[in-house]
Amino acid sequence: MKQPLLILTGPTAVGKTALSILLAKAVGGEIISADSMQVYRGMDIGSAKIKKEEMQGVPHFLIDELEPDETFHVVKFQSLARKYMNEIWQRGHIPILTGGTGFYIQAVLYDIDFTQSESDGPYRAELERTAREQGARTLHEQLRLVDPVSARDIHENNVKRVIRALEFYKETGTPISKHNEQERKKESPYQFAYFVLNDDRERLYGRIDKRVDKMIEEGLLDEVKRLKARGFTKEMVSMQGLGYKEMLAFLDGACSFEEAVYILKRDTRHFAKRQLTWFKRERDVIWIDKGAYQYDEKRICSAILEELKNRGWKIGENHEDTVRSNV
RNA sequence: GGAUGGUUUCCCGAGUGGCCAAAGGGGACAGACUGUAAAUCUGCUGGCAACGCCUUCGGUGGUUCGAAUCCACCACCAUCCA
Repeated sequence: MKQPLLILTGPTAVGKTALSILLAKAVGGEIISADSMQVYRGMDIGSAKIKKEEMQGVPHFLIDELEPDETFHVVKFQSLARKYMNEIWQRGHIPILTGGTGFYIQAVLYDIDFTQSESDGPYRAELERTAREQGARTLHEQLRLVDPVSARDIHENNVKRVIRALEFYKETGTPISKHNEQERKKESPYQFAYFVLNDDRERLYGRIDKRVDKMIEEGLLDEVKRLKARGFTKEMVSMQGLGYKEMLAFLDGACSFEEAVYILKRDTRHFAKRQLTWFKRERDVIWIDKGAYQYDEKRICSAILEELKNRGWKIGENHEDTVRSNV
């Protein structure tokens, strides 16, 4: 029997966090954060991390697990998430994957296989140099020779993905396009329900602007100053997060504070749009329009529970029962 | 009251007689994504019955085969002189 897995996601600033707590309490869930920035310790304000008291006793995982100079990526996320899910099931609870990183969610939900290749530092460096010195097209030509399908699908300017495709081929001897094609066909090994919380674009953008203002008030700049003082630089994955790279640019004198804030708001809006694009093409997604529930968290939560019941999930008063019947 | 500079497509901004529905940037919108994903990258942006036609470059009128580009007047903005 498939293990249950709840997913609650949506674009940044829609209000996932508050809802996730309600939902966790309603179904006896524990939360695994699917967020590429909230894993980092010391990055609280900019990543809009949930506060201890907001958790209301609901266990959270993959929050504050790494130092900002550690690299984090899907593969790490996937293996850690898997580990935590197993533990949660063993406790007789339901894991709730919450967060805005669609790629991470996909990796766990469809159990995408990443194990075939190791990242090859020297080879990457060589490819990066080729791109830099001879141009993106030259690199893309190299890909065309070994993996014409990927060459067709990946734009030559997208150097990162061209490099990954070349690296994959070198490591495994098979084109990444072939691997991807197989992975795409996978069915999820879980009994899952994938909810995407959404709102009118205009409202969402308004919330983003407001949230950035609030982050500034709460001391985002100081937070970034502290991180900078500890030696964390813009080259690190963590410091490429929204809020961090902009404040760092200001601190390095690359732009004025006003410009930094403007760019942060704009790029956060762009990010939200990209998230939405991602969720739109994910299969088996259940969209929840906040407006349809008068922006009332409790109503949204009830609607989610209702939907779960319709799908045959047994959500009872007794959480232990709930899980047992699902398992 | 006078002098000069300006008014361009959602915004900024280039364009000084035909190759201009108008460079470039921004925003908006749409999309891709399978080991950096809060990353990286792409497309699109006057209208339409669309290899063509129509409307557009402050307004009106004029010069010209032809005007965003030249002329006249008007309106507004900016700076300077009264």
